[in-house]
Amino acid sequence: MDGQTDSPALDGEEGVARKRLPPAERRQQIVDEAVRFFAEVGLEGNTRELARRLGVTQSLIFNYFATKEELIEAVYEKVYIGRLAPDWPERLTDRSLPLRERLIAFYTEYSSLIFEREWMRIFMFSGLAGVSLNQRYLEHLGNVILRPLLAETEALASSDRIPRMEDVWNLHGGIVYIGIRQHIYRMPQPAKPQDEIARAIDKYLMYFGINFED
Amino acid sequence: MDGQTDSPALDGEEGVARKRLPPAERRQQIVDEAVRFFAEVGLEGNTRELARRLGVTQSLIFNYFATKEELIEAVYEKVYIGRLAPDWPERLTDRSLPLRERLIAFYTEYSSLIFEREWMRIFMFSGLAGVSLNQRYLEHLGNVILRPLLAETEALASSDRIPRMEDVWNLHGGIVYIGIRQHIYRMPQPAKPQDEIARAIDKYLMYFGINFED
DNA sequence: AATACTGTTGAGCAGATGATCTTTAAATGC
DNA sequence: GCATTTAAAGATCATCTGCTCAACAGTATT
Repeated sequence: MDGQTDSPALDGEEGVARKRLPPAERRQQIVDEAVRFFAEVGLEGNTRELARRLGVTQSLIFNYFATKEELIEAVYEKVYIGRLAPDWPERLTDRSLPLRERLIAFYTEYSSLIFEREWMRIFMFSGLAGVSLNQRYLEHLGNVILRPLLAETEALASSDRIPRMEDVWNLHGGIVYIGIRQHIYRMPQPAKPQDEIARAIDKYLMYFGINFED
Repeated sequence: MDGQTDSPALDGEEGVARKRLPPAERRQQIVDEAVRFFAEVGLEGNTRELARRLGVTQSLIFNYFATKEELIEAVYEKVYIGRLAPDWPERLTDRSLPLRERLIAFYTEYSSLIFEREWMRIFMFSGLAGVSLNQRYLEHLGNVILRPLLAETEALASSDRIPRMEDVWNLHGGIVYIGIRQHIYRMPQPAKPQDEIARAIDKYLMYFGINFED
């Protein structure tokens, strides 16, 4: 290879600053691009291509992250953090509102956070890789959101069917699958995802004989 | 590196035949192991490790497949083929049986085919990689299974809710998500997946006011 | 304007990886 | 028993990839 150097791709794609950013800013810039990049190509994406997209040299990345693994950790942190708002458990159990309303509010908000290509794909990549953060997230979700939700369902159920955790997971899975189809399998998005969420919720409530006004 | 050679790992793991298999047999052996291997580590798994698991040299793989890409194609073929039995469309539309029975029969059979670690993971890996086979599979599933299923639902629906394709995808997604949780996220498997499938189906039918005996 | 500081580059190493090619040896036919 | 065929091994190449380090150059301070 003739003098192939990792020069910073004097691009033209980004007319922005070229050199000498404050470390904190540069670091964040790298993480931001890494999220996009790894979400697109997977966590094995190479650092040279990432550097090219940033318009910097590959070695610069290693000034901010000792290893690629450390960069990936930073990506996880950025992507996983704040995905589960801490006030949902109490809002989901606020019985002054009908359960349907609470559910719709939660899943409207939650889906706007997770039906996002970068999150969906990095979550799936890390899941396949067996990253423990992924499992911990799901356990947390189960304990903090779905379990209380089961309790709410039990409190209102009027049919003779006893709600189980698996029923809540089924509700959840059916909704999440909308995002999976769209962002992992790249199928067309439903016209009004909100409507589909509402229908999934109604289906769930109806199964346990819960009146929509409760 | 000192004489590091890709010797066939005189293992002891498999007491089986060591050398000179008929080409067809060897080829199949390689594909079989490649399915397991790639399902575990992803499609970027390297050929040396694969060869090590097979107890052969790495170069042997390239006697049977010109490129790694060609091997992956063979893996796809093996995994995707026969995953959708051709007689399901007619069995799903056989109105001499109650719809619930048909749905349960279908999803019992279908889930036994797809709730399998290798299939689930390779399907997800190829989906993330944007392999067209994946999208074609889902389109096919939509056209050949889910669309007829929508027609059956419409024919029996007694509530004022009009069934849509999205409702069928929601049913489907909720069921498939059981396998995703288990094989992609490695969460514990539900005690009786069959029961969960039946409940998901009942929830679906009930939403459209379909009597379970119809 | 000279100096010190430090963000960034450029060159390159070591090991990994897909792929090639020559050599070895097991099976088959005579 | 010998020759032929060909599956498999062994060696090696070219390239890729994470990572290191010395040299360079923008910026701020005096």
